[in-house]
Amino acid sequence: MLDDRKLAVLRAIVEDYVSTNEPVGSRALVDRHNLDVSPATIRNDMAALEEQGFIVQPHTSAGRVPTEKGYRLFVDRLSAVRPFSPAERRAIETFLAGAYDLDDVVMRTVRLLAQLTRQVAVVQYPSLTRSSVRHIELVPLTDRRVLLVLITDTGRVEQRAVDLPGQIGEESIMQLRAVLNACLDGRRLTELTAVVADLPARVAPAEQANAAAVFSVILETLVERHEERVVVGGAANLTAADFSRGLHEVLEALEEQVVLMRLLGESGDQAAVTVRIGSENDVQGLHGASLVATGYGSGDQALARLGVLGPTRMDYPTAMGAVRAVARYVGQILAGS
Amino acid sequence: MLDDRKLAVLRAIVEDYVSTNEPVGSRALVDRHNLDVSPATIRNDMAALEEQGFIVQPHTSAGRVPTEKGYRLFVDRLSAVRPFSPAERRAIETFLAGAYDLDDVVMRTVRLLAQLTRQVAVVQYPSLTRSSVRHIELVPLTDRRVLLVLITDTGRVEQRAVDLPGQIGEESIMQLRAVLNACLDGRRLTELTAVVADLPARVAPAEQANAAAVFSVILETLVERHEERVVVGGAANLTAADFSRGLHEVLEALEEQVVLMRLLGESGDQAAVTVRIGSENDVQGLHGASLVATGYGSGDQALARLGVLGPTRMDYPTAMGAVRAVARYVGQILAGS
DNA sequence: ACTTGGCACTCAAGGCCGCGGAGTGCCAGG
DNA sequence: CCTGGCACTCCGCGGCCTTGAGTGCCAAGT
Repeated sequence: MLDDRKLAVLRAIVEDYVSTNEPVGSRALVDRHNLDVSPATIRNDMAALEEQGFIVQPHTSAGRVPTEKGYRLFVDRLSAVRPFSPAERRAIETFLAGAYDLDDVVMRTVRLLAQLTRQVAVVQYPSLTRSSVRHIELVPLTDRRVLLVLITDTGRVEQRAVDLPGQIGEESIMQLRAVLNACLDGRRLTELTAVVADLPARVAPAEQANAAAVFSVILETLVERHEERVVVGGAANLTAADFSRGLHEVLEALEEQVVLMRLLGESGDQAAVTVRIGSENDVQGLHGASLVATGYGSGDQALARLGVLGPTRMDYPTAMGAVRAVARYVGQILAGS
Repeated sequence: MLDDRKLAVLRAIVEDYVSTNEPVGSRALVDRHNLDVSPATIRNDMAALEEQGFIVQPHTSAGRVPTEKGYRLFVDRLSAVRPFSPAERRAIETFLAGAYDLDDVVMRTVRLLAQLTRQVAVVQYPSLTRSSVRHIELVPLTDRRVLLVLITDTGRVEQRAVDLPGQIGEESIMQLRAVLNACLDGRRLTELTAVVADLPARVAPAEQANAAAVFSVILETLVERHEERVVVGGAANLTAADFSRGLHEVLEALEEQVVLMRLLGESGDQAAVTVRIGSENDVQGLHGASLVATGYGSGDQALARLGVLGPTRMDYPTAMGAVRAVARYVGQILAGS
C-alpha cells in the first residue's frame, strides 16, 4: 500500500515543510530532492498519502502539509536520529563540565538544549526517589522552629522550616540530629517511610512531640510530596515558531510545574528518546506542540527526564540527537560528582 | 503654561488609553469623563499638550497617545497609588502566609504579583550581603571532595561542591567544621572577608591546603560572586500586552539573570516605589517596557527588590499599589520566620 | 481672553475587484 | 505504471473607492 517511493515522498515533504514552513508542492519536491520521476507521478503518490491521512492540503490548490499521523510515521520509520559531530560533542561536554553545582548543571543543561535545538528546553531536577540520604542537618531558627536540611548523595539539598508543637533547646536538637543521622544516613529515600516509623522509639519521651513533627515533615516533604522541579529555558524561541495565537496558552502551561510534570511524566521506556506529537500529549494547552524527551541518570537508572518542546513542525532528527547527546553527558557529569 | 484642566485632560488620556489601548479623541474624552466643556476646547488643550511633548498622534486624524514624557508626568503628579481594600490585603496576607520555605515565599510572591497586576512579575532573592551566617555544614562526597552548605538567618541555603587539593578524612572534616562554625556563626556575610583571613591560624598545619580551598570557596561563592537570583513569573501576560514584534527580545531579556539584575538594580531610594518608563531603563531589549519596583526587607533595611514589568501603557496606579502592598507583606513574612 | 460650533481636510481601515501564479486532478497516450 | 497536457481552483496581492473618526482653524459668542 505504501511503496518505497511514497515513503520517500512523505519524508521529503516533512523535511521541506519543516525547513521552509510552507506547504510543499509536487514541482518543488522533484527539484529539491533528486527523485527522477515527473511531478505528475508525485501527485499521484501525494493523493494516496492524503487518502491515508498522512498529509493534507490547507486549501485546494495549495501544497501539502504533514498531519500528525504523517509526523508520527516520519519519526518512527523514516528518520534517523541526527548524530552529533565529535566537535559538537566536545563542545557539549566542556560546557557542562564547567558546572560546580547541581543547580548549575541543571541551568547549563537547559540553556544548552535550548540553544542546540532552538526550541524550548525542559529539564526535570534529578529525582529524590532513587537517591539516598547523605546527611541531615537541623538548625534552630527560633525556640519553636527549626530548619531541616537534607543532603542527598546526588548533591541535592532540600530544605524546609518546621514549626514545632513545643519549645526545643539546643541539646535536644543535637540529640535529635544524632538520631536522625544515625538511622537515616545512606538510606534510600524510598526506604524512609519504613525507617522513620521506627524512630520514635529512639527518642526521649519528653521530646516525642517535637520529634514527631520533624519526622512527619521529612516524610511529607521529601518522600510523598517529592516536588520534582522542572526548569524551563529558551521560551524566547516560541516566537519564531508560529504558535501565533496559541502562544499565550503555551506560555501559561510552561509556568505550571504540575503541567510540566504531567507532560514529562507520561512515557514508558525511560532510557529511549520518546516523541509525543501534537495531540498525543493530552496536556492542557499543549496540543499543537510536540515533545522530544528522554530519561537521564548517573548510572543506568534514569533519575529524571529532560527534553525539548516545539511546534509539531519541528526538526525531529536534530532534536532527538540533541536530547540524546545532552542526556548522556549530563548523566556522566552527575555520575562523576 | 499647564493649567489644571490641561493636566486633567492628560490624566484622562492616559487612563483611557491604558484601558482601551486605542488612541483617544476629543469627543470620547468629554463623554467618558465629565469635563463640562466642548470637544473643541479639549482639542486646543490637546494641541498644547502635544506641543510640549506629552502626547502624540500616531497619524494625522487619529486620537492622541501619551508619550513617555506624558506617562512620566502622570505617575509623578497626576496619579495616586491605588490602595488595596482590606479584603484584598487579607487575601494577599493569607496567600503569602501559607509559605513554608524561603523558596516558597519567593515563588508565591511572584505568582501573586503577576496575578494582581496581570503583568510580568520579577522578584529578586533576598540578598546575602545583609544577612548573617546561621550554620555551616561540610559533607564528604568523595575523599577529595566535600559539599559546603551555608545556612543564613534569612533561611536561605547556599551550597557548593569543593574540590580539594589532597585527601581528607572524616575527623579532619569534623575539625574543620568545628572551626568554621566557631568563627563564622552569627557573622554578617559582609564581615566574612576579614574573618576568614584569620582562619588558617586555627587549623592544623597538615590540613592547611584543604582548608584553604574551602575558605576560598566560601569567599568566592558566597561573598564576592553573590549570585542574587531573580525569579520571573507571568510571562504569559506578555501576549496580552501588545509588544507584538518586540516580544522575542523581551522574552530573551527575561531569561538573562544579568539583565534582570541590571534592570532591578538601577535605582536610588530602596524603600520607595520607583517607576522606570520605556527608554528610561537602558537595559538591552527592554525599551518599550516599564518597570515598577521597590525594595523589600524584613526590617527597615531593604534585602532585595521586586517589581512588575509591562508595556509602557500599563496601569501604573494599580501596579504601584500591588508592588507596595506585596513588598510590605513579604517583608513581614520574612521578619516573622 | 476663553469657549464654542461649524467646516474643510486628512488618512487608516475595510470592502471589492481583477489578476497572476502556484498547485491540483484527471485523462489519454507512451 | 509513468508522463505530458490541460482545465480548474483559489490564495495573495495590489489598486480603488468609500466611510468615518478625528483634527485644525476660524469666526462668532460670552
